[in-house]
Amino acid sequence: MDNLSTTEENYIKTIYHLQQTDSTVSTNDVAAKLNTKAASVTDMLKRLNTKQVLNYEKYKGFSLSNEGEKVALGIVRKHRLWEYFLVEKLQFGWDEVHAIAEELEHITSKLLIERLDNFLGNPKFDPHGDPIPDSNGKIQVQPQINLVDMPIGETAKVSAVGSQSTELLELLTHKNIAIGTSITIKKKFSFDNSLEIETNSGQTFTISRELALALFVTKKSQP
Amino acid sequence: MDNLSTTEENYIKTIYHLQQTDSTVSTNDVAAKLNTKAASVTDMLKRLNTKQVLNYEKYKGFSLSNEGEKVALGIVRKHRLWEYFLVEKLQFGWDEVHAIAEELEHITSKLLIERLDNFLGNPKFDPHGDPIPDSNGKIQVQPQINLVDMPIGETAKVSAVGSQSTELLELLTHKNIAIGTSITIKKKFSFDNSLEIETNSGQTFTISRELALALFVTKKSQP
DNA sequence: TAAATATTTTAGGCAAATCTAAAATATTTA
DNA sequence: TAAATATTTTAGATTTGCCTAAAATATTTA
Repeated sequence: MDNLSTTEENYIKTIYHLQQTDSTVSTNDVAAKLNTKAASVTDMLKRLNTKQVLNYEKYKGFSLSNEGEKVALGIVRKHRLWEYFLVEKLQFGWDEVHAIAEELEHITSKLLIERLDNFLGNPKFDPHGDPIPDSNGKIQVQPQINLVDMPIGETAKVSAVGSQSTELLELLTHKNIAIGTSITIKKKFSFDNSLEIETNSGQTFTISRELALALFVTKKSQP
Repeated sequence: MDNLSTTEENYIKTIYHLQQTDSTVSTNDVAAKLNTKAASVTDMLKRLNTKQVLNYEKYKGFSLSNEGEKVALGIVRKHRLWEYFLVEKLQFGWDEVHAIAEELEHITSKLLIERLDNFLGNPKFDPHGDPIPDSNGKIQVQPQINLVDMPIGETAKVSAVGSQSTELLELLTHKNIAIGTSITIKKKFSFDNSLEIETNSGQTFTISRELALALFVTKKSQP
């Protein structure tokens, strides 16, 4: 399935991402994500169903077919490689790259993306810490946990953030926390659920529960 | 004028390129270049006219407005910068990059293209030797002449080729001629209009009139 | 210059992607 | 479980971009 419009690709990608978090995905969910109306989504679901990338039964629900998932992973791969390029080579901040990558991810050349991958040194994770699927669609799964679920005394590396807002970036920059920063949990305060942490740069300070909820960590493994 | 679709941009770019060579541009010319029909072109001319990028009078003709020319130069800038990127950073051959750049040239971010320009070292000419407009749309004009018009004894640098066909590339590769190669005219044979030339690598050989017609040179200046 | 030819435009239609309003179906709750 | 509510789908329009066939205008040539 290769003859897909940019719009069709965007629907497939959106459904893919929604499926990752929610167990079931509704017409309304898709409409909300894409800033469109439920009726438009229904139209598209029917088109994607005939194109075999979706299993769809009216009024019953829908999910990506294997083919559809492959398409989605291809788009995600392109998106994340371009994000990596923008941050590593063009000095963009990680909070600036999403919109640009949304456009670049629809460039069709297969050869281009393989050459880009090589040029970038075959990165496994994008600037937000999200894994980059390989050319076969395989994703290197990281056992990620939320910072609030880390036991006292343990150390882990920040591997992803729960939001990509400028506000969060501002706070993290100020606290000197980035993807790759090692964090050790020193104390948990039950009064306000704040956490005292120590980073690999030696600083010790407390962070709010809100901030901790936005941080995901891995015990070992990747950058 | 910023809210232009990819299709509209392609029409503007095509009209721009046709205007560069032909003194007048016809509806049929545009249709031929874009592989479409004259009626479709007329539809688009009317749209572009209301969008102020075109001066159009029915049955009389049309040309880009100042605004339209600015748009065209912006697209050409993006196209050539991306071609430069593909050849210099991703190891593509100059005959492979056109189709990919046709897609990349429609990515909208202004900041992206300025950062890309810096990343590439602000190149002034693309891999085919064509000038890259600056961010204000200014083109560095090279006084280019055709190789057949060079007088005997003079030396100049290959700055552009008249075609981007794979066949031409094959021949040039075999003869060791590339953008930047210095060529001195040694002799002209009136029998078949072939030329004996010497290149900066010291080789001396003859080339056909057909090949000479495909080569453009500059006396001094740029790479 | 008038007729023949070529070019351009209009008229009317089609497909993709979207919308609003109304109808059909599912789910919730009293 | 039946009524109320929420969700999803259909029906019918709209816009963009393209098409064919026919009409209008320009250009060429006899």
